Amino acid sequence: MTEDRPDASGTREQILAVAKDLFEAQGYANTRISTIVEGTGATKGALFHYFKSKEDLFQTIWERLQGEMDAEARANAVAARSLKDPYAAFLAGCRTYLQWAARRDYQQIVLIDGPSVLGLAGWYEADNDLGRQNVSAGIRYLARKGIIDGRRTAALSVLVHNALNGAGFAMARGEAGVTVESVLDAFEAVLKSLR
Amino acid sequence: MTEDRPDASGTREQILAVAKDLFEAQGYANTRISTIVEGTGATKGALFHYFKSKEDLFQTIWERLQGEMDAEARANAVAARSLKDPYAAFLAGCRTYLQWAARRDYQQIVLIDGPSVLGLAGWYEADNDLGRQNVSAGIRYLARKGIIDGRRTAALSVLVHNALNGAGFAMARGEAGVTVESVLDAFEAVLKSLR
DNA sequence: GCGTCATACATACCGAGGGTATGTGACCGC
DNA sequence: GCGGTCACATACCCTCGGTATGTATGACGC
Repeated sequence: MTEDRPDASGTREQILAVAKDLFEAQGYANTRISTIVEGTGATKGALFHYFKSKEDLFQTIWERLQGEMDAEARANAVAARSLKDPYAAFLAGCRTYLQWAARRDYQQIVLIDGPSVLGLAGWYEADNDLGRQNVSAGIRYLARKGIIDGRRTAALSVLVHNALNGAGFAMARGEAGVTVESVLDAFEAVLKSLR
Repeated sequence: MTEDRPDASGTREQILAVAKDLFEAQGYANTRISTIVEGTGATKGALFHYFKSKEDLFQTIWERLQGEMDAEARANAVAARSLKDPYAAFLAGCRTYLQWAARRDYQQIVLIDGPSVLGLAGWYEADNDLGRQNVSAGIRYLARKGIIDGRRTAALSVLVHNALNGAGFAMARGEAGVTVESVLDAFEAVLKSLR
């Protein structure tokens, strides 16, 4: 997350775009560097000029995706905070996150290959200040409003965050009975009952 | 899941044992086949005699781990079913699963590398994802008892299963405020409120 | 008791693919 | 107009998963 998104037409940006498509479609391990550079017209030299390894390239894409999701979730959460009902604000944030978790690119890159490539520590470290923090902030917000027990925020944040992640997977697979609406419905029922 | 656990001292079993340790400690991608065979005293020929690829070896270990967890979860679920309180029975199953989700080997092999190596399809192959099946069975059990809304079982199963997975990770990291007890406490509070 | 065949490995080798070392043209400050 | 840096290109290396092949051992029919 150093300097991002320079001129979107440069070689570096092309590499990132092609690599992201391939990582999403075939997964990290099945994507060859030669295939990436073929898709850009450049050569391996260019790729290794901008990224010190395949892993570094992956991480850059990973961070960018997380950043985009984070920005959208934050924006929606702030917008919804003006609503009177605290639930509505929190649910708005969760809906945003859920929609991201249902995206193919987010699933394959962030949720599937992320932990494996970056390692448990790295994944958590980076994920901690993004998706997780959004959920955590929402939970603590509900606690401040006196809606849920303040002593349970840590555990609840973890439970809720991962529940949403997993729901994204299930939705994308078209698993029977699992849609954005049904998940949000169940999710809302659970939250509301916490009162 | 064809024939498992023959004589536990044979070459094949040795390979499985050493490979499991390495996969757990370093992850699938960072584990070299040469390192595995070095640890057994055998050669690559032996390994490829028993397993048709590194991926096949991994999958065998993956299935075995899942099988062990499943056996324990089933045993505990059956035992707890004699309890009068349906919640207690379900929570007993969840506790079992939570403890597995907090184990290093289960995390690295099943939860982290599993999706990446086996692919999204393989991972969610219904009869493979035993963790999911166990949670789902518990949820449907509660629905039959009229405790939760029967129309929400699918979505709830997904939410609960992944909530527990994530909690396992958080616990393993020693994250503040996240322990078996705190998680089960929060979890119980949520479940109870669903009545 | 001998040929046949399968099992259980060992050894040698191959090729793909990630990474590196090095070259080179363009531009830029001075 | 020259040294230096940037943005790549080319050629090469080396690890590592996988394969092809050899071989010792025991079972089994006859």
